[in-house]
This record gives sequence, structure tokens and C-alpha cells, in this order.
Amino acid sequence: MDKNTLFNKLVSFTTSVHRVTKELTKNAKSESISQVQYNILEYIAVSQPVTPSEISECQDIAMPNTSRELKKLSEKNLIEKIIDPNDRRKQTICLSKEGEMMMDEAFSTIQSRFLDKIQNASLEDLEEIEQAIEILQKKLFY
Amino acid sequence: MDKNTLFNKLVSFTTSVHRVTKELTKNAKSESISQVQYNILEYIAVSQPVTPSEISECQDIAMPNTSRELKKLSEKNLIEKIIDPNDRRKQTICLSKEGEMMMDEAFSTIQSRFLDKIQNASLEDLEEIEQAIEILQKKLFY
DNA sequence: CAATTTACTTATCAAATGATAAGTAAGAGG
DNA sequence: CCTCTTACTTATCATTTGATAAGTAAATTG
Repeated sequence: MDKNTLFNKLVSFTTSVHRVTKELTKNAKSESISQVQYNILEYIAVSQPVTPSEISECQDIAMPNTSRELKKLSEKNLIEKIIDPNDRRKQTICLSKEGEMMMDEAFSTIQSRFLDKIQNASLEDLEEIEQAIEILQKKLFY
Repeated sequence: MDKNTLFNKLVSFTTSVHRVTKELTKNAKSESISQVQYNILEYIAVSQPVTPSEISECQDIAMPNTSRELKKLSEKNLIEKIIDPNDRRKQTICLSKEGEMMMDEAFSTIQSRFLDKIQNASLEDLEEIEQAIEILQKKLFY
């Protein structure tokens, strides 16, 4: 088992992960937002509260573009901007009620597709899957 | 360990996979092609020979757009179109010598970053990683 | 407190991508 | 043959995304 073989397996694996993720998430997002806007909302959902700079860095979107998309999301009432009272240059971004609802809906669609996918897995399978995920997360995808 | 918890772990895991993949592949592609063009070339590289219809379906790009991008790739001498002699409506798409070279270069960049990432892993770690990949590929990302 | 830096905004522009309508040419089926 | 279907192309247009220059307002620093 040399490292080159492992690399090839990794390529095939990540391809599969991307394909399945795409299957699970296909059309899960509301049609009223773009892909990038969805990515931003998803990031806010799991990391809130966040600042525009953090979004910019983690999502790899230049600040002016981040600012533009946040403005659009704000106009759609999906997020709330709160100015940091300690440093009035900074902002704290959170999902609005409406934004939470939209993301909850998307997540539950994805989750039910996932449950479908593993409906025939045995308890041992699920244990194995969980362990495998933890190993990879710790040793490879950190 | 209920399925909902497993779902949350999966979400966090796929996020990590996407992030690390992005790290490994960042700037690996030549600047002379777009992201979509790179995806198409990558697909051709691992699946050749393929038809435009297969590319369209697997990459989820509408036929007219697939046709446009293939034309651009052809004009850049990265792929070759061969008309199927049995059915002259069909085409067989392959990488050209130049296309092969470009993809080899991209892959070796990615591979060397991967080797960097696992340079400190022990032999047991690598074994574990390999097994975990196989389990997930078989039981979850099929 | 003047100069600089930080955090974010506004305005533009170009390129990439996606969607749709219409067209060509070859094969398939009656 | 004549029609229908398949595989792909061309043309066009709207939207999204990415890049860059310039601007504002608040904090920091010497």
C-alpha cells in the first residue's frame, strides 16, 4: 500500500463524496437565492454569529462581493446585521427568523434524503460508518 | 447513536472534505481555462472516451452549454473530437496530448500537496485511512 | 490630534455560467 | 421514401460571479 495508490483512492473517494453531496442537496435550496448566497447562509447557520470579514475569508469571496451579497440577503430579510457596540466598524451577522426557517427547510430536505439512503443499513453498518468518518476527519480532513 | 446525530456528523464531515479538497486543488488548474472547463477535462481524463451527452448529464450542464465549452476546449487544442463511424451523429471525446499534459501537471500538484499533508502519518494511520475510505465508499458514498 | 489602519460599502466592468429557441444532419421505423 | 427521433450546434440573452478602484466612518497609534 504505497502513498500513490492511496492518493488515487482519495481522488476517487472525494469524487464520490462530491457526487453524493450534490445528489442530497440538489434543489434543496430555495429558488429565490443564488448558489453563493446559499453557501453564505449555510456558513452563517453553522457558525453564527459571524462577521463579514470571516465570511469573506472562509467562503473565499472578496470583501466587496461579500458586502454585495450580504446586502441582497439582508434585503430579502434572511439575515440581520448588528453593529458591534464595542467597535462600530464591525458587524455581527445572524440569520433572521425567516432565514432560519429557510435553512431549516433545506436541511430537513437533505436529511430526509440521507435517511432514505441509509434506511437499509444495519446497526453495525452505522457504527462502522460513524467510526470511519471520525478517523478520516481526524487523520485526513483536518 | 441515532441517525440524526449521524446526519450532523456527516454534514460536518462533508464540509471538511470540501474544504480540504479546495485547499489541495487551489490554483492547481491552468489559468487559461475556467472552472467548468477544468471539471469537464477532469471528467474526460478519468472516463475517456466519452460523448458530449455523457458529459452533459454527468456534469449537469445543458447540452448547448456543453457544446460551447467543448468547442472552446477544442480550439485550445486540449481535446479531440472523433466522429463515431458507426453513427455519425455521435462523437467520441478524448484528451489531446496537450490536454493530457495539462491534467498530469494539475494532478501532480495536487498529489504533492496530499503527500505533504500525510507526511507525518504512520503506517498504521495510512492503513486506517485506507480502510475508512473503503468503508465509506461502499456503505455511504456509493 | 493628525496620520494611519481597519472594516465595510459603493460603483463599475468583464467574464463565466445557465437557459431557451431554433437549426442541422444522421439514423430509425413505418 | 417520408416522418420522427436523436445527437449535437449556433445564436442570443439574462444572471451570477469575480475583480478592481475609490470612498466612508470608526478605531488606533505615535
